Amino acid sequence: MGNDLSYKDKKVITIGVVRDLTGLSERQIRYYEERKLIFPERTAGGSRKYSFSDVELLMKIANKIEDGIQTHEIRKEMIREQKKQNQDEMRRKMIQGQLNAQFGLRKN
Amino acid sequence: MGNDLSYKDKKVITIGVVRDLTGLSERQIRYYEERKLIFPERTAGGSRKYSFSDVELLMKIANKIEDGIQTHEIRKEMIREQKKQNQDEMRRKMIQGQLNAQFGLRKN
DNA sequence: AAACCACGTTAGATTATCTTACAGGTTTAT
DNA sequence: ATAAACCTGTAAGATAATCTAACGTGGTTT
Repeated sequence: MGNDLSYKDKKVITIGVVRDLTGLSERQIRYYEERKLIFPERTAGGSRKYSFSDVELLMKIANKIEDGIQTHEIRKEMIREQKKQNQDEMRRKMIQGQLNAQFGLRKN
Repeated sequence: MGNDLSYKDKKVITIGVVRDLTGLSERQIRYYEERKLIFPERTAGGSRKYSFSDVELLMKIANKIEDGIQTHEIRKEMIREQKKQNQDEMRRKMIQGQLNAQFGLRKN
């Protein structure tokens, strides 16, 4: 069951590159973090590191902002989506568990 | 025919992160560039930017170095491999071309 | 012995990023 | 309609990250 945390999710991109990839200003990128829309990691020295997923997310955020949606609202939407995804995940695991109980499947 | 230049090949990683990902020293990473084994891009200001593919390649290089193979040799190997890959690619395209000529397939 | 290899290390300069703060035009709430 | 909150620009000063160039060195190779 390989959730490898693939390249797409590895936090390796500095803010300057994210700026270039997204067209956003560094100010904006940091602000969206302040509003809890995005969660970069940090280097030992304190520099932010983003993933490609983060970059994609930032572009979605930028679109919504352009549509006049506030960070506040965007955050709510994101939480809603996450909740739904977690539920789906749960259901999936539940069913898998039932199957394993019934038929005793091995884990590799 | 989507050669998207996917995430894996996008040059977005700074040398410090590459150092952390590979365990190599920055000196080594720059040296392998000097020996033409690796080809980072640059930011406007002159900082090197690597891709995940580059990171993988660097780890392969590191292994060969450990086995006592010289950069000189490694470079030759790499050129050999590339040549072969280009040939394969060519053949593939040739055959595709033949098929298109015979059966007139559309391109989308 | 001379030259080359694969680095380590240092120095100094430059680029990149960080936080904090103030400012200001817009939108939202009271 | 005033106040408050929103979103962003900009500036200052500090720190982190990267750059090039150079010297040194133990271990091969020629």
